[in-house]
Amino acid sequence: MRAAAPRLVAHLDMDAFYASVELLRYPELRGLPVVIGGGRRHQPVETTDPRTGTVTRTFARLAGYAGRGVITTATYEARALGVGSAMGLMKAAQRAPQAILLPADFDRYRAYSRRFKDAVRAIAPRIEDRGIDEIYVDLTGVRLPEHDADADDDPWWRARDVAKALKAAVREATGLGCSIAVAPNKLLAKIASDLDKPDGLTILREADVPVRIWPLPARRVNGIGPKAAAKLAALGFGTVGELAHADPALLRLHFGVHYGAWLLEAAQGRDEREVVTESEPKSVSRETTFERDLSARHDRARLSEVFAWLCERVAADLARKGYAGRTIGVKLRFDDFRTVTRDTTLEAATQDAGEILHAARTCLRRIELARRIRLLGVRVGTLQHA
DNA sequence: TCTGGGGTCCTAGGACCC
DNA sequence: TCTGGGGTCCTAGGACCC
Repeated sequence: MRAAAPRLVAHLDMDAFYASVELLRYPELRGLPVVIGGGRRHQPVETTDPRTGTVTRTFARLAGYAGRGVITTATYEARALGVGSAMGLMKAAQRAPQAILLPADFDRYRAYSRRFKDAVRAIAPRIEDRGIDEIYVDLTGVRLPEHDADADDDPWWRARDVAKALKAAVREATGLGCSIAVAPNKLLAKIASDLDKPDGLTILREADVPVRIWPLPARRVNGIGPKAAAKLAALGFGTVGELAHADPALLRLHFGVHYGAWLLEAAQGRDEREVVTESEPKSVSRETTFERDLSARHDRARLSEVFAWLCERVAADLARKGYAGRTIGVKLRFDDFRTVTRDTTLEAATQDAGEILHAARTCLRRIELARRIRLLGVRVGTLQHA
């Protein structure tokens, strides 16, 4: 009798996804520091020599960028200059003025996203979407054609072969590289896929946790964000290993029963969550940050215009996806970065822009507009199929 | 020169109902 | 006169993730 097959979960993360997609169409940028972010304005400019027909592209540089954009993705060459995801472009321009700046082209990234996911699905059909550039893959029981169905070989070795095949299939389908880790669960696979980037392949067994996971900063655990990490640090828990040996009562005291218990489990590398192959959206929203903060009094016309436009876009998104929702909400961020939300629940679900606008207006009226407004957003939740 | 846009999940209090 | 629990829905805010 053979032993029960261990659960094998892979996490696949595309390397510098948006930037890598851009390098496919602008190969002349390979090897250069490139960042993706900001608005539509800094589109590359193409000029064609009328005599030779040669096309030359001129790219925007980070230097001189003025605005509120942030970096969504940076190439590894740009990261080496000290800039990276979520950094304001103004700050990035100080650090890496020579870096090339490209606007994001989400339609294009979504197309590549579909391609790499389809390529993975063809080999291992049980995948969980984790956004545009990463997925979990359940590799339990997955075999390649060359794997003998009867052979009692090591499932971990089979998983390594499958992971290699996935990487090859993704490259074949997209021309892009990715990093994959295989582990006993999602939590460990997620941490491990980051250990060997880019183009990585990591196999992490339970026995490897003390050596490979415990030395890492606690922040590397998916679910420990900046707030929790700072609190943990203040309690003397800097690494995952230190957290793994913490007193459960102390964690409960500072983080609550649920999160406290989870922190300990996570640090010990335990995670029973299944790979979820199907899910329904819970909400659809649109929001925008203004180039300059707007005054409720002086910029009333502009605000109304944007407000109606956001409602129309949300309605269009709902229609395209085939949903209607009952809960209509608004979100405001003021110049001091304070964020407030208001929502209201309708009798019946809607996907109509006019109805959404009407409900959103009633929400907006419940907010005191004493400060200038930085961001305005509209959301529809409690979705059902239209 | 601060800090995007699209999401999910959790908590907590109050209303309301049984 | 005083006093139950449990369950669900709604709303607001916040942490976190990609």
